[in-house]
Amino acid sequence: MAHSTTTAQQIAADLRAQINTGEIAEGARLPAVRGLAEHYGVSRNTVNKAINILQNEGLVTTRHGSGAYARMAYPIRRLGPDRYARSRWQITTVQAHENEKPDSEAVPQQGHQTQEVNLIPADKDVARALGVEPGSQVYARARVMTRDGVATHTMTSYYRPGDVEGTSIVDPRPGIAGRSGGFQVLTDVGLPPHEITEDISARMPTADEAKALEIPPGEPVVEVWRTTRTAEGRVIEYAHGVHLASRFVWSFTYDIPD
Amino acid sequence: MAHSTTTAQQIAADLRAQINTGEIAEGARLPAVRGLAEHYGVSRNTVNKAINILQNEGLVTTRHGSGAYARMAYPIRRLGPDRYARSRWQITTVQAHENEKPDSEAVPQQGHQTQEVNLIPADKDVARALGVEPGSQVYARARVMTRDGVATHTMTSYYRPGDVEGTSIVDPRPGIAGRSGGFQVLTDVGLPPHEITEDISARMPTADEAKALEIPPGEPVVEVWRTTRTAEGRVIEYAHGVHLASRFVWSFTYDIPD
DNA sequence: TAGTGGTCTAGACCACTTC
DNA sequence: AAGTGGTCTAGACCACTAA
Repeated sequence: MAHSTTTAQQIAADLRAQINTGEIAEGARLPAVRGLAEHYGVSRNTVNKAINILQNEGLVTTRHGSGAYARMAYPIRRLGPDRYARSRWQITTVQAHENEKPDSEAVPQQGHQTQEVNLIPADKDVARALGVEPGSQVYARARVMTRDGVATHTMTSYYRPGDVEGTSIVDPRPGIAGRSGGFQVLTDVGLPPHEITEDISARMPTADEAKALEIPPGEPVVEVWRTTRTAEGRVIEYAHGVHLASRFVWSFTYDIPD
Repeated sequence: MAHSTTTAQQIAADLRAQINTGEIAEGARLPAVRGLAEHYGVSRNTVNKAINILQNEGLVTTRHGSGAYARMAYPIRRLGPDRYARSRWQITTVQAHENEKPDSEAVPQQGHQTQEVNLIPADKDVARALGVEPGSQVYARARVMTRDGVATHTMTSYYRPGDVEGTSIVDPRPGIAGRSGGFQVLTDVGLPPHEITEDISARMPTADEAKALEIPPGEPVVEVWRTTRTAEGRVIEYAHGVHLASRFVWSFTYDIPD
């Protein structure tokens, strides 16, 4: 039979319960490792392991030299199709439309921390999506989005060189070509975006991603692959995003097909 | 400055690289802990920690008494709106439509492992979605879906009692009211589903979920909240799903709104 | 400076798998 | 029976934080 739970798991379960019931409040510090070790009559190692378990469950974060803390819930941004709405990126005489969309009930988007544009050889996925030869040159516009000073997601857009050459998309200055700013530029060159396909999945971050985005242990990422097409079905942008899972929810509404 | 990576992290990085380059093939066994400890000149504890890191990254699973193995990639099921298509659940004279949808390029769906129907008090979320008083009784139809004998996701549907009383939805026998079978039943009682909203997010599983679905360490879950409405906008079903992240990708295609 | 988490060791014992 | 991972200990030392 399955052997009973270990001591570390019991301690983890104990602390987990205290967090879930609010006995240990969100953001509050857990008892010190040495104290817990004495309290449970175990070695420090065992308590460390218990806290490690909770860390990998995303319930706890630790601050070296300071303590272990029940993880705070972050404000969640709801991502729906409306975030791509024309009224959000199309340049009109009126510059209005601030916060009347259910899309962004929360804080408005911050500026991009980084924006980097490179001409790179297309890998297999990108080539297939854009309809070019694998290995041929494509533009890659990589951004890291931040909120309140912490990175929340990356987004890398790929374009066929002929589509965007000479436009501000290729201009690495973090200005006009903002989140959906690329759509305005594509419209300007006669390739107005019309349809979007988003493929969404989740996984644990790679070691590189965890480092680059400073992802805490126990935090998954959501991977988004976005294909943007004109009304004629021509793919004009292929984009790849990596989002901190705890900060977003995606919402889609559609009619049941026949 | 940030202190350099620890020995355990270095060993983890080493093994990670071997897995990513294919030097350790998918499904292959890693060297034994005792061997690695000797090879790196460290204690077994340190190697254990390294493997624990990889486990929490989802790269490795361990089998007690057997070894640690590079995790296999599972076949991924692509979930698009087509899985709710009328042709899939509407009872017609012809019983055809097998595998001609791009939706299910993979293996056809297995039967439900469990199907349980209960009358329970609605919690706040369910009550709000169904438009009933919190605490009032609603039907909850809970299912656990399996594939090749392993659980891949749970799905719990909530209904207003008046909508489904006396129908086969309330009949706990795992038969007609299959995945989308509930839609047929709702249609029969004059509440044909027309529009769906899906809210999607990811997180680490709770301890309970990990136990119930036998989720390996390092595997996130994707949480889906589905609201189904009639053409008139009446909510006829509210459903909550918990999916193993590594087995699914969600796909949505829509026109850019104005 | 005192208190905290992080890491590592050497050894022990246990539980499971494989043959 | 031999080999494997899982857990735990007691103690040491290090690195960071906070007062």
